[in-house]
Amino acid sequence: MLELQKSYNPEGIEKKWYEYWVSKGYFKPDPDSLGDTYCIVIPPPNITGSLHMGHALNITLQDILCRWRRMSGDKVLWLPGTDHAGIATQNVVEKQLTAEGLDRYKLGRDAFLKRVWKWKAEYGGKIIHQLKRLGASCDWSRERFTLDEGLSKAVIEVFVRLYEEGLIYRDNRLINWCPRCHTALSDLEVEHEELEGKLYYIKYPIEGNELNEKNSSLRYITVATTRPETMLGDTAVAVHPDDSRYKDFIGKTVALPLTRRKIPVISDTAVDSSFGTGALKVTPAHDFNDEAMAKRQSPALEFITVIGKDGRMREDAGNRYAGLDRYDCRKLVLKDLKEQGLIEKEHGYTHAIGHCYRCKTVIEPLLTLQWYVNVKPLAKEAVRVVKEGVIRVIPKSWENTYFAWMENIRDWCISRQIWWGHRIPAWYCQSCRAVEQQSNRSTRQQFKEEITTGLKQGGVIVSREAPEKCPYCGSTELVQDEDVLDTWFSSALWPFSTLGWPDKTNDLKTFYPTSVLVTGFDIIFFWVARMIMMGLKFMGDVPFRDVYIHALVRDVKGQKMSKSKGNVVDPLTMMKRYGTDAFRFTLAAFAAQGRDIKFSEERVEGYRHFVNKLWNAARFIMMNSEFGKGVWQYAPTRDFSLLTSYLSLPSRWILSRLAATADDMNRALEEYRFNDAANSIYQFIWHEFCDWYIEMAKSELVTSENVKWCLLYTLETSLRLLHPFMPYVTEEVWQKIRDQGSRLKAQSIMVSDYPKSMPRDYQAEEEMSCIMEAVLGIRSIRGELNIPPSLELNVSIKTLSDSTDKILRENLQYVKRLAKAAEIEIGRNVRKIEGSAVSVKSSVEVYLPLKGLLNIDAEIDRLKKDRTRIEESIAFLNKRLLNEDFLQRAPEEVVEKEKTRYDELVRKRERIVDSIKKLKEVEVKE
RNA sequence: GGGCGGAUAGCUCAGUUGGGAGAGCGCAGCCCUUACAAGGCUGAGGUCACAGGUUCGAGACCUGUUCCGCCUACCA
Repeated sequence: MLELQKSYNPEGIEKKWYEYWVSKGYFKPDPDSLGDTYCIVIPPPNITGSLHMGHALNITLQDILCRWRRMSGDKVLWLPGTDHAGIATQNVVEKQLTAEGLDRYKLGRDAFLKRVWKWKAEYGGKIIHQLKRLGASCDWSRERFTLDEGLSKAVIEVFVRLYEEGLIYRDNRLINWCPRCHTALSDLEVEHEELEGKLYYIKYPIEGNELNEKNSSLRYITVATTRPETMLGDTAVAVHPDDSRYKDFIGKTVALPLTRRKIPVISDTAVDSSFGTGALKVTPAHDFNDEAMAKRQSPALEFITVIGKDGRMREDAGNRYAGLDRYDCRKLVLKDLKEQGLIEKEHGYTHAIGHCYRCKTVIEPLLTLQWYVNVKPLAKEAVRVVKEGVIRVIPKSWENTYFAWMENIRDWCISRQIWWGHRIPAWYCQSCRAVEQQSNRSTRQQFKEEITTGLKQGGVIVSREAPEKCPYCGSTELVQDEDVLDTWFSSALWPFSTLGWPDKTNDLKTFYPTSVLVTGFDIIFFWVARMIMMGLKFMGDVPFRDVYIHALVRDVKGQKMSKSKGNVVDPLTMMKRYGTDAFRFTLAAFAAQGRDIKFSEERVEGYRHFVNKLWNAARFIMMNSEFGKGVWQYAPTRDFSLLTSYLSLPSRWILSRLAATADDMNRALEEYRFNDAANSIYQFIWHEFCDWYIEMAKSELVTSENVKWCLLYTLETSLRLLHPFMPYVTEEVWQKIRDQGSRLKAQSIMVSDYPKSMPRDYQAEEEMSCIMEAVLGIRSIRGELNIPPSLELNVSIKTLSDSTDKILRENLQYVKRLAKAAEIEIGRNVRKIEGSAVSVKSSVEVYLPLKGLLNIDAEIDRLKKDRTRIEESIAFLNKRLLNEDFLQRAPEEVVEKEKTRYDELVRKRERIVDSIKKLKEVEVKE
C-alpha cells in the first residue's frame, strides 16, 4: 500500500522537481518536435530588481502559456534574460561610492564600470534565481543580458543604420534634465505629479512709459509665473495679438526687473488671454512652450541659460544669483522683487510638475546637445500593423492608448550622460570639431542643414568600429562620445537581438516573430511600442503576434505597492508560506480582473486548501487502486467510443465533465482568459470530481473494477490539465502514479500531452442531473430540519417523467449513499403524505414523511434531554453572572466570554423548543 | 484639458453575443460519514451607484448625474 502524508507539504518537492526538469533539458525546445514553434521572450527584469508581485504575475502567466503549449506539442522556447537598467544600476553603485566617500568622477570611467560589473556579478543574478523558484520553464542555456557582446553588436548595428538613414540625429534643444542623476531623460521618463505651488504676478516696467504718471497701470506689464527664478533668463514678454489690453505694447520693450535687461513685447497666438494676466514671460532656455515660441518668432528669440546642469544658477543669472541652488534663488528673487514693489500679488496654484522616474528629483528643462531618433516614420508602420490586426492587442481596449500615443509621438532623446550602458558609437574629430563649435546653432532647422551639409563631414564619425583617423581631414585626434544610450534603446531590440541578430541564426529563423508578449500596461510606450517599431524596421516583420497586457498588482486597498508605504507583499514569503502552486494559482485566478489586482493573502490560503484537496483525493484514489497489479489493467476498453457500455452512469458523467473542462481550459487559454481556465479546473476537481464522483465511486469500489480505472484516469487527466498552473504538486502526484506500474509513457507530466478533444456524453450529463437533484432534495430537507447525517431516512420521491423514473431506479444506490437514505420509495404516482417535508426540483419532488419514518417520540425525548442539560447550564451561568463577587474578580474578557456563551445557550434552547413543537404538530396532525 | 476604467453579498471580485444574479473568504446551523476539520452538508445575506431611455425582457445596450481610481498633456 502506498503511503502518503495526510497533507501536502511543498517543502523539498518544489526544488526536487525543478532540478529534475532542468537536468532532463525539458526547458529547451525539443528539436524533434514536429509541432508549431511557440516563442516568448521574457520582459527582462532589471538586474537591480528583486522579485515583486508584478514579476510574479508576469512570469506565472508566461509559464502557464509555455507549459500549456509545450504539452500541446509545440516546439516551445521561452527565452530569459536581464536588463542592465542604466540609470537605476548606476544609481545603486554610486550610492555605494558615496558611502565610501567616493564618487564616479574621482574613480574615473573605466574603474567605475569595473565596479558596476563587479556589482552585477555579485547581485545581478538574484532575480533570476527568484524566477526559478516560481517554476519558470525558461531555457536558461539561452539566457541573455542587454549588455552582453551579442546584444551590444545589435545595438551598434541599429544605431549606425538609423544614423545612415538620417533617422538618428543630434540636436541642441530643450530636454528634460535630472540635476541629480545628471543626465537627459526622454519625455517618458518624466513622471508628472500634481503639486500645490504658487502663482506669482510680477510687474515688468515698460520702457518709455515712466512719464505716464497719471495712469500707473500703463507703466507695467504684469506676468504670472510659478517659477520666478527663471525670469532671469527671460528674453521676451508675449501677449495674444488680438488682446485689446496689450495691443499697443506689442513691439515695445520692457526692462526685466533685477537685471534691467531690455526685452521685447511680442505677440503669439499660443498665449491664452484668459489665463493669469494674459501676458506671458518667455524663457526659451527653461520652458518647453517658450522654446517653441522663441523658435517660431522671426527673428528667433535669444536663449539665455541661467540654470546649470547641477540645478544651480549660472553666471548668466547675474552675480547676485550665480551659484545659488535654483530653489534658494527663487526665494531671493522673490525677496528682491518684493522689496522693489514689483510683486503685484500671489496665490496658491496646483499644477503638474515633472520628476525623474528614477530618483524623483524635479526635472529641469535644459538646452543641451543630445542624440535623437526621428520615430515618426517608424511609428506610422507600427500603428498600421496593429490597425490591420497583424499584431493583436489583448485586451483590445489598450489599442486606443497605443494609437493615441503613437499618433502624437515626439522624437526620442536617446543619449544619457551616464557611464553604465551602451556607449554611443560616435567619434568627434578634434580638428574638424572646431568648425562645429564655431557654428552657433540655436534652432533645430539650422542644425538640420548643418548635419546634411557641412557639419556631418565636419567632425562627427558614426561607425561600427572605432575609426583610426578622421575620414574628412585625416586627423587621428578622435574622441568618442562620452554618452551612453537610453536603456530602452537596447530593450527595443530584445525580441531579435536575443535570437542572434544581426547574424542570420537558426534561432532567428525559427522563432521570429515570437508568439506573444506578456507584459504590464505601464511599459506599453517605453517598451512595447518601441519593440514594434524596431522589429518592423530591422526584421521587416512584427516582433510578436499577440500582446497580452495584464493588470498591475496592488495591495488590498488598491494602492501601489511600494517600500515607502510598507505595503509590499513579498512573493517569496507567499511561496514559502503557502507553496508556489497555491501562489501561482492565485495570480492566475486574479489575472483577468480589470486594470488592477488587489492582492489578498486570504485567496492564497484558499488555494492552498485546493492543493491539499487535490492531494487527498489522489491519496484516496491511490489507496484504492491496488497499484501493484498495474492500475491500467482496469481500463475497460481501448476504444473510448465504447465506454458507455462498460461504465456506470457516474463514471460516464465524470468523463464527460472532464471533457467539458478540458475544452473550457483550452479555449480559455487560447484567449488568455487565465482566470476562467483556473476557475474551470478548480470547480471541476473540487466540486464535480471530489464532491460528487468520488463519493459515488465509493459505493462501487467493492463491486467494480471499471470505477477504479475511471477514478485514476480522471485524476491523471486532471493533473495534466492543472499542470501549467500548479507545476509542482501535479508532478509529484503524477510521478507517484507513474511509479506504481502504470502505463504512462512520458517521463514527466511536463512532457506529457495536454488533454483536448475528448468526447462529451450529453446523455450521461442529463441523467446525472436527475440523480443529483434527488440527492440535493433530500439533503436540503435534512439541513432545514437539522436532522443529523447519522440518522438514516426513509423518503419518497415523486418522479416527474418516465425517463427520470427509470434513471433513478437504476441508480438508487448512489442516491442512498450520498443522501444517507435507508429506504426510498420511487414512482410517478407517489403521493405526498400529510405532514411531510417537501423539496421540489425540476425533475423530482422529494417527500420526507416525518410520521412513521422517524421515530418521533424518541426524537422528542432526545431533544428534551438536550433541553434539560442546556437549562442547567443556563441556570448555572445565570447565577454566576449575577454574582457580584465574580463580576468584580474575574477579568473582563472572561466575563464577556461567559456572557456570549450564555446568549448562545439561550438561542440554542429556543431552537430546541421550536423543534419539539414542530415534531409534536406532526403527531397531532396524524 | 483630453482619454480610459471602476461602482454587483459583510470583504475581494467574476458575470464573453440581452432571458438563471454568481464565486472565494467571512457569517449561521448540523456533522470528526475511515481521502481531506486546510474537510462535508445545509442555509442566511444583493433596489446589480443614481435617474431616464431602447426592448416582450437590461447588471449587461444608449443618454445624463454622482463618487472613486488611473493614464496622458507645452495654460505660464
